[in-house]
Parts: sequence; structure tokens; C-alpha cells
Amino acid sequence: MNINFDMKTFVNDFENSCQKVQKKSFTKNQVITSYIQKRNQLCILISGNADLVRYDLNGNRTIVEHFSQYDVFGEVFYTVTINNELLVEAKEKCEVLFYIYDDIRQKCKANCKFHQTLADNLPELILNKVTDLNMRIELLTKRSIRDKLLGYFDLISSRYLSKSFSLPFSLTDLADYLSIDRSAMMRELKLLKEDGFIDKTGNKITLLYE
Amino acid sequence: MNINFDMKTFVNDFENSCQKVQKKSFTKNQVITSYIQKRNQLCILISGNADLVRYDLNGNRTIVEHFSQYDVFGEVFYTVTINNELLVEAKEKCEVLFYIYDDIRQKCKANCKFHQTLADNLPELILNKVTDLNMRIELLTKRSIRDKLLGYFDLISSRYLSKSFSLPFSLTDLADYLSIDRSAMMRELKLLKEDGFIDKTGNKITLLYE
DNA sequence: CTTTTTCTGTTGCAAAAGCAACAAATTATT
DNA sequence: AATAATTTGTTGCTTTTGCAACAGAAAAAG
Repeated sequence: MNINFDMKTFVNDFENSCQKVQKKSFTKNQVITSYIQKRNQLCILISGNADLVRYDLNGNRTIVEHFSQYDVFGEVFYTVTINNELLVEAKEKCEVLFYIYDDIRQKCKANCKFHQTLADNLPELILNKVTDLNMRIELLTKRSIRDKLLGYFDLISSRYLSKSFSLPFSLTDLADYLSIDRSAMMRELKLLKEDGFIDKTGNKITLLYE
Repeated sequence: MNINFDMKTFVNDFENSCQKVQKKSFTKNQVITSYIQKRNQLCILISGNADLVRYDLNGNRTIVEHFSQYDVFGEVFYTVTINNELLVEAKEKCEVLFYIYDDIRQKCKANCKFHQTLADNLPELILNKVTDLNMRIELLTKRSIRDKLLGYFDLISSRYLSKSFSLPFSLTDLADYLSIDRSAMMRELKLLKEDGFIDKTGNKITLLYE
């Protein structure tokens, strides 16, 4: 991320933005946006957290991405296919800014600073998403449930700079995020405990290795 | 992609670029670049095709991405972790342009048009990568080998606008790309044939449904 | 043109993961 | 505070996937 760009300051300056940017609030379980056709929407999550969820034809649910404060999402990042339904669902009370991508790229007519700042920092913003997605791919390409779990725990651990952390997901959601069966995952968690790799109380995990 | 930006024209104009951009050639199986530390490298594949390959601690090989003409890759897109070795390997004779990302973003001192054009189109370039990665994630989150294969075939089919196509991979590589066991994949391909979903001769596939 | 190497196709067996079903615990709702 | 809904934890059984090994085909190298 460009060191001159601070999302917090940027977002707090919303009052000075132009009319084209919309700010909306959502309550738990509400659909923030659905990816249906090319709408060129770019969204910034100001508060709360939300999931990008896909429901496929077999009825499987996948949590494609998990968003928390200042994460960026929206249909610009996606080539929508016919076989799935893609929704961003609020997991709790959320506030979201909605942009039209073209207003960022092809210069907002109002020529406002708010759009301009975002345009200037767009490459880094999207680049961050690329590295996130690459980490996600690294997780998904792991061959066993055990490796997926340990890989995910390592990620969270290094993010929180601690061997002990609470999962940002329910265990049910974690299984949908790692794209594995929940009961098989529970079994593996138990084995990881028994084998002395982790400690687990509720959704609090402690890594016992390294 | 911005309609004003044509990668082919851009790349052919290389002779007029500044000194900072390097053009290198590679032969089959050579390592084009390895992702080791933050080197802020951005590369454009001018000709040939190459794979981004990861070797993990268990000795598993994963083809993280497959690159063909005008694809963009490099360490800027990756937060490198300790547990893997990431290499871009030429699958055949390749020509590659090497940029330093900072020269694109923080304006090349020579102020050359070549860097500037890329800077202007950087968001779309990176955005294309995001949508590619999202498609990749969609494949990897499929729950069975069968669904991964069919999902991949659909992708190629829609890219070539034909129900019949040659795979851009060897079957060995395809398994590493889908992150599944090769022999299990071969078995599933046979079943797909027997069940009348596909026809297959060598690495030429024909989809028999829809 | 011959040899070496890599890739394909196949199989039996073992291990891992998925499915279904249920009780207990926890969290939401009225 | 009582009830409903969701999540957690568990298990037996089934299915899928992975592993290992090998022969034949194809491709690359000498």
C-alpha cells in the first residue's frame, strides 16, 4: 500500500465527497450487493464484516472472501459466470461506500478530491487484493484438510502476531471458506489437538509448534 | 481492459522504451524469475508460455498460474511466504520484459512514454489479474475432481468459443494445476467419457453436453 | 535412427474425506 | 425467561481420492 494513503483518514473524509458516492448501512444477514451483471461497482467496507458467498448448483455454499474494515470488494473484480450466485452478506451491522468504477477511472465530472484520491491509489488497492487472492489460492491448493487448517492458522497467527487467536469465523463458516466438509474438519481439528499441534477452546486456537 | 490500450502495439514499441526496461529470452525449462523477496518486479510475457510453479515442503508441485502471450506476472503480485518456493518456468522459448514496479508508479525519471503508458493502464492490467485469480479460486473451491475438470473445460471452451479444444497443458500439468492426484484425475476422465460427458483423444477434449 | 526420458493410461489397495444423523451446547428471538 | 434456531461435537458407514507401481506410447535428446 502506498504509504501516503491512509484508508481511515480517507473514509472519514466522506462528508466532503461528491454526491455520486453512496453510503449505506446494513444489518446482520442483509445482502450488501449481488454480483449479477457488469455493473462496475466498487465498494469499501467502512465498518462491520461481511462475506462474499457463492451458492453453486449442487447447493454447496462457499465463502469466497471474508471482508473486514476497509476491505474493498465489488463486481469490478469479478467476471460473473452463469453457474453461480454470488452475494456479499453482512455478518453484522455494516457501513459501506458504493462507487461506480468509471467515475474513478474516467474522472468524476465533479472533479472532486475524493474520487481523485482513490484513483491515484487504485493500483495499490487492487494490488492488495491480488496478494490476498494469491494467499487464498495457496490455501486452497493444499492437498489435505490438515494442511488447509494449519495454513489458515499460520495466516491468522502472523496477521495477529500471536500464536493464540480467535477465529473470525464460526467453525461452520470456516469449513465453507476452506471448501471442505464441516464434520471432516471437526474430526481433523480433534486429531490436531490429540497430536499436540494445537490447543482449542471454542473458537480460540493456540498453535503449539515452532 | 481499457479499450485504448492494446498490449500488442505497446509491446512492439519496445525499441522506443527507456533503458530501464529489460528484454530477455529464455529456452524451455529455464527459470524466468523466482519469487523470493520483495523485488517489486513486474514482467510481461511477449511470446511463448510459462507456468508459475510452487513446490511445497511435502514435495507437491502446484501450477499456480499459467501464462501465455501478453500475460503479466511478477513478484509485485505476491506476498512471498517462507514455506514455498515460487518459480516462473518457461514451457517453451519465451521472451519477457522486466520492469521495476516503482519506475511505473513513481514515474520513471526518463519520463518516457513507455513507462507512462503502462502506468496509465495499470489498474486495468491488475484488474484483469484479479478476475483471473477469481476464476482460479472458483475452480479450486469445487468439491470433486469431476467438478474441477468440468469447470476447467467450461472455461477453456468459452475462451475458445468451441466445444472442442486442445488442452494448453499436458495431463500431468493439468493435475498439478487443479491440485489433484494425476492417476485419480485419469480415472475420472475415463468415467467422464464412459458417462458420455466428454470425448477425449490425446489432449483434445470435446464437450458433449448442453 | 536409436536411445533415453517424459507422459499416458491403468489398477489394487490404503487413506482421507464426505454424508447423514443426532444430541448437546450455544446463541438468537419472542 | 422461555422457546426457537443455529452451531458444535461426534460417530458409523460409504465414497472418493491418493499412492505406488508398472507397461506402453510419445516426445526429446544424442
